[in-house]
Amino acid sequence: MPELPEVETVSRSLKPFLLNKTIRDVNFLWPGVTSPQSNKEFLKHTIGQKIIKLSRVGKYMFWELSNSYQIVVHLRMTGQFLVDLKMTKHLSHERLRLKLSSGKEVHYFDQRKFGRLWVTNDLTKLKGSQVSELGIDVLDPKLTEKLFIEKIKSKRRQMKVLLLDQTLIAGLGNIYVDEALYLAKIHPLSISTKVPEQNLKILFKSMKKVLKDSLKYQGTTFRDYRTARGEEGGFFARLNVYGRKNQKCHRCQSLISKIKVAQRGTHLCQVCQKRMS
DNA sequence: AATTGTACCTGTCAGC
DNA sequence: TGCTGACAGGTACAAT
Repeated sequence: MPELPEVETVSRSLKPFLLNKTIRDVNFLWPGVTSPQSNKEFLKHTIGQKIIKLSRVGKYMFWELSNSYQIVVHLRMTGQFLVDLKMTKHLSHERLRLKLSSGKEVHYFDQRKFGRLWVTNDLTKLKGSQVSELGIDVLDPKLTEKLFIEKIKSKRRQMKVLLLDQTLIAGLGNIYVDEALYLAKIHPLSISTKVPEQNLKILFKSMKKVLKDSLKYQGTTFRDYRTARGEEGGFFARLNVYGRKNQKCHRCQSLISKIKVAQRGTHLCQVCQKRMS
């Protein structure tokens, strides 16, 4: 589910409920939610602590606590937060509940149980996550065009595989990689070192554009994803390739294909997107 | 060191 | 209708 625009939307929608609130209690409805960390360790560093800052890098959320620890959250495929349970649909998959000093509760749901919440005061020692290896966030202003091109050229790999590698740049997932490559007219199987700089410059702009546009619509919902207020993201109808197999390309009217790249379903226009290998 | 395969889970949907 | 297998937005870790 959640890639950069969705995680950013969740983080923003949680902010008014979490910022400057103290964690009074944590309930584990599925103990594995902190794995491989124990529930006990999670409690030890979170109970009684105030949440003083919320941030995000790539698909990770970070909630800084007043004791210099931070809660690290990854939603993986189906994780979601809800602060208002009018949406009763997901009640059977609740995995964790935070009780706050405001009197409100924040509920964490996760159908597939891949998502995690951890607590740490040293990201490099966090077990169960390679968060300390995380690359620069796609929307970080420090990711300049020049740096992006350097990073792409540093490894000889298929373009889609490279863009999905969170240790290189962080935030793109299966949907937005396909969308960005479509906008830049680059075939996902193109080899990174063979793509001319001119095309990489266009890709750099395309990548940022699709993420920012999606963010305006609070991300893409095609199934589970919701904001913390239970709203759907509105970007689905604006996708060019993802989920549009056998529908017409918006540029050339030929039919969108679906292929496999690195075991992932991959959508593209075989006519518009040029393979460079 | 870098790349690939598999595991983690539950639910849905296409095809028979 | 019911069964089976493939697939789903992600990543960690073992195997090669």
